[in-house]
Amino acid sequence: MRTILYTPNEIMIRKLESNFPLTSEEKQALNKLPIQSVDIKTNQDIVRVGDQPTQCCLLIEGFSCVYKLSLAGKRQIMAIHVPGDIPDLQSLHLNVIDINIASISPCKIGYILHDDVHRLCERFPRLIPVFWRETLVDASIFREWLLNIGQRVAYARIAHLICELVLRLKAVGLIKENTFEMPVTQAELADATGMTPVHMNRVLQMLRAEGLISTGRNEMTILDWPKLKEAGEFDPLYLHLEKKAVS
Amino acid sequence: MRTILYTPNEIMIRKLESNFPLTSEEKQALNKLPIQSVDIKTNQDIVRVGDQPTQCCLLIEGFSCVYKLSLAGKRQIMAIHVPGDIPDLQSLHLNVIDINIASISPCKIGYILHDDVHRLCERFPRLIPVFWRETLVDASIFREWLLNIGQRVAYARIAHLICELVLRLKAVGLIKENTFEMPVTQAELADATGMTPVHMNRVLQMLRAEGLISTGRNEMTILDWPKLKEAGEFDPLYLHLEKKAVS
DNA sequence: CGACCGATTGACGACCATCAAAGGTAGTGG
DNA sequence: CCACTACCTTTGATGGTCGTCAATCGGTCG
Repeated sequence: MRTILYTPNEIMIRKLESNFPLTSEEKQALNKLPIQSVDIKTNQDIVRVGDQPTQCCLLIEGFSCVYKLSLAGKRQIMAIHVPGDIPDLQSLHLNVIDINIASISPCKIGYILHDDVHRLCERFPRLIPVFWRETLVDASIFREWLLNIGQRVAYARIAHLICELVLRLKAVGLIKENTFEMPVTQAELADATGMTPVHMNRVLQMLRAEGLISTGRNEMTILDWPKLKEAGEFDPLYLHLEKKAVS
Repeated sequence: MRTILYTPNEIMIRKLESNFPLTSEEKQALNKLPIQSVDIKTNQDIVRVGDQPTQCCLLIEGFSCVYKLSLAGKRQIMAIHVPGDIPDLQSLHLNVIDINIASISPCKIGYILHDDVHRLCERFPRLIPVFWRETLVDASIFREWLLNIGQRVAYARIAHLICELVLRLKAVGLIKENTFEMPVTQAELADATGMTPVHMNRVLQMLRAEGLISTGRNEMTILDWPKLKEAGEFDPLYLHLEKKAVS
């Protein structure tokens, strides 16, 4: 299991055009965006509630997540990022960050200055909707997670989460076969679906017992995609992917 | 309980500037936006999954909500709108609607053509971040709801939801006293918090028994705001309101 | 006055949380 | 190379929160 690697600008463009076609002119413009990349260890906070950053961060390699803590100390993960995502793109126009972003595997992060984005969008106004759309798709995913956590039983919740991850990884070309890198612990999956690690473990066992998936350390294999989609009531419309990316 | 009324453009501007200050020039520009208003009965779908609208809708009077249905037929409400909200602003840049929007009280809706928005933003580019920010705040609210539904017990969930509604109504000047119009049924509150109407009823009784709120038909009174905030673990940062609006 | 909708109540059970402990696996250092 | 440690996964037992089903009550409207 080797993750396919791209340059920072490549992976960003790849992600952006998985949601909407870009002209070659737009891609050239995006290639000019300065991105400074940094390596991050597992379980490091990258952005914190209350920050007022002057830059965005692009996930280049690895997995990260958005989370918030309740006052009671419970953690809700609201998104799991795959390479190409820009988790705090919102900070372009909201002054104060209201979430935490943390790595959940070793990561490579690219920092993009707000000023650089603004300058680029001034020169190439066609890029504004491109970035805007990115934040809109994020919001759409939050909504689907609300449906998932609010209305589905644990079994369906996990199946749905896995389906989403698979499609988003495929969209940026990081899955070819049915096996993919998945360095997300059961505790993290539990926090992402609003359940406890113990119960997550039990439901994953059910998914394996019924032959829908199999798990190795740091990887997962989809054994029965149709049944997994059915179990998760999965309809990819909300991801707003280009047709070719949707299986 | 009379709701204070504004013209369509007034309420829109009022809402926009509750999140970020607008210059008088920007307000003048926004006043030029053509808005065609329509009356809607209770429980009518305004927008449906799969629609490809060429307009946005602005809520002028009344309450509406965003919801999705699971294949099992369960409904998750993901947002409750107050006047000034533009629930499908996302359709400006996402071609296909992935949610349903429905009235939950008699409403007045204003239709705004996408083309009019685009033209206005071309003439007044300063307005682009204004609308963009609006969609970013919506996303922030979805995230907080994820935390709410995923990690808090029923009692705190409802308290949180009520706190949010109060602040958002205050932000557009629709609450002066502690009593406000609240034509949301317990079944709808239940769907918004991922619980059943029966349990919603019981938890509301607890809130009343402890003197935090009282409810009349179509209205609600906050009896103990500090305790309600505490019960809901409520921190208004995520609403990104201007300071003056946060109590 | 009857129909309808929403609020309320009761009994029962399931899903999932909690607590506690043991088993595996990877990484570290002697 | 092996012991030691840390982290993750797995298992068991128990209980609580909340869902389900059903019926009743109360207010509104035609």
